Amino acid sequence: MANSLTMKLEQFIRFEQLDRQRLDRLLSFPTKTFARGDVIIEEGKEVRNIHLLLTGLAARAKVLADGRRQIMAFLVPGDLCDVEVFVLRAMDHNIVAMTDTTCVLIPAEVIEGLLTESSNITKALWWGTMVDSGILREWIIDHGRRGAREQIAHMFYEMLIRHRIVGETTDDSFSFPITQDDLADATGLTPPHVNKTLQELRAAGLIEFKNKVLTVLDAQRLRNAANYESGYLHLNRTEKGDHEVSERAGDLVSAAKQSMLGRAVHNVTSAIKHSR
Amino acid sequence: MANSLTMKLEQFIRFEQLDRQRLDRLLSFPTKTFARGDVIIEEGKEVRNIHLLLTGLAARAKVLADGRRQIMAFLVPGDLCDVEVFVLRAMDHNIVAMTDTTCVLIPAEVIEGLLTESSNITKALWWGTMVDSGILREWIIDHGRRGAREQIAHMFYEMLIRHRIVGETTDDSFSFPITQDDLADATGLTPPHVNKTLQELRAAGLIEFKNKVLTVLDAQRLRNAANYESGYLHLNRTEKGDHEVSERAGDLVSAAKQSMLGRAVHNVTSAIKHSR
DNA sequence: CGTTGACTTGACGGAAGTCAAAAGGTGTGG
DNA sequence: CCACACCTTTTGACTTCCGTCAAGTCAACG
Repeated sequence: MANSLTMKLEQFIRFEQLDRQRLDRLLSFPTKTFARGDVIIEEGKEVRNIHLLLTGLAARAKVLADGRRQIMAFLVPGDLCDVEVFVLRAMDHNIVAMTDTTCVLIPAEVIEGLLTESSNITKALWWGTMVDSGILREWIIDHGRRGAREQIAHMFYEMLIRHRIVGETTDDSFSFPITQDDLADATGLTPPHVNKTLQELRAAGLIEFKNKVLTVLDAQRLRNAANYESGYLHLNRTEKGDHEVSERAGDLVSAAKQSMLGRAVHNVTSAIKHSR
Repeated sequence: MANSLTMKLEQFIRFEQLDRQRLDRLLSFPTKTFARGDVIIEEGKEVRNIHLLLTGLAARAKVLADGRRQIMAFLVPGDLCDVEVFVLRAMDHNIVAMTDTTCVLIPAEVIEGLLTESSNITKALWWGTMVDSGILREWIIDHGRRGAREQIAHMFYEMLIRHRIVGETTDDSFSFPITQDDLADATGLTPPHVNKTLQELRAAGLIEFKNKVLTVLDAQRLRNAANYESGYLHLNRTEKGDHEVSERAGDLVSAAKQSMLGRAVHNVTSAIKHSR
């Protein structure tokens, strides 16, 4: 399996071979698997290892005293779960597994070492957190000023792009293992209304969503339905041409597969897959 | 005038005299004033100076193609407007003045110098951006899972705390110079509904809000009405009225870590310098 | 004054919530 | 291989919160 962290960061800056090796080395740290519903990192917990999501889907979520739940972000392969650890005393929200997931647990010192060794990696990681903030702001717009259809379309389109970046799509189709209840918690809507809205999107021929697989049938029209405005993801290298993203992503996949570490990780993850 | 940046950051860590002087020196850079409605920093613009808000109130906002506007954050004295400049090519949103404001324009190199000189300041600034993310996430909860009254109460309570931190309150009363239209754009509601909700809050004896001054009459009950859960502001030292948190910011990161971080930031910032 | 910007009010409509209950899937055990 | 349990999805009737679109008030100000 490719190093999706590298693929993601290379949307910002093209690494030299040495930096790429440094990033590959991260994947050799012990992994931990979680089942759907597991809390990967708990609110209030003090974390020592940085969690890098390798496979699956996770979410940042918070549950209010009366049981209402809000998902505030999705984490896809290549995303770091808890960079705040360097500075903050504790997590202010939970990271939960939306499906079976795998994380690499990287000791904080190792990341710190990276930061001192490579200014490009430092900048790239910093870029990652800035992009995360941009996504949070965009979600606020979603919740505040977009209707249900627009909002769900926007979320789907964003997930499409983010999955493309890390090479997790085939023909605008990707694994998106969430229930409609989860989607309701992410959008701030209710499950029945999510259901109706999904049916509208399906009827409009924009998407297909079954068996936990989301297929975007017409990316351009989905983008329009979402009133999507690119820019907040700060994909320096490309974005507008959605196709460009996927092409490049494909290159990176094959490149990464050639590295020994890449293949080692591939072994691990496929073993996990088969053990289900 | 007090240095509100210092006051804010000291919620995280207690500075030595030298660091405090370093921060004070920032205030001697040229200031710029803006009138209500002015765009302080424009979306897409490449910024060279870091804007530190000294007086007034500003907001992060985005306007959609059809005119809908969403405010995604408020900036109070002591807040930095554009730390993303170090990494990102351009702003992905506007900073607008909600009232007459004053900013100090600090050359990016000066901030970079600070980062290399003082690891405590580095950590504190980093903390600031992490807190900003926490606030964004909390706003998503506001929009997604809180009703109008709850949401406005929450926003008011948060603003109360943030103004207290920088010494901008007297008896839970502070200047909050926004119109109900602005409030609507921040909450995702409509002006008439904001109006009705405000009247409810007033009738309940929770607040007073006139002449651009917000007075919290009963902080505890406002807090309850908001279903406020502390923690996301990460006020290590105190959150008056909240449960005290042990003061141990210094323990968070070891001395070794500090120098590592310092060097890391030095790397990245000098790299940025040269890439310009 | 008259104009402007902000706040207030009300009638009406519509998008989304609530609360069931039924209908599909899927996996497990008998 | 069926049967049952369990989870998800779907459906529908009914409610409510909030939006829409005015019109109207008020205070500040030129």
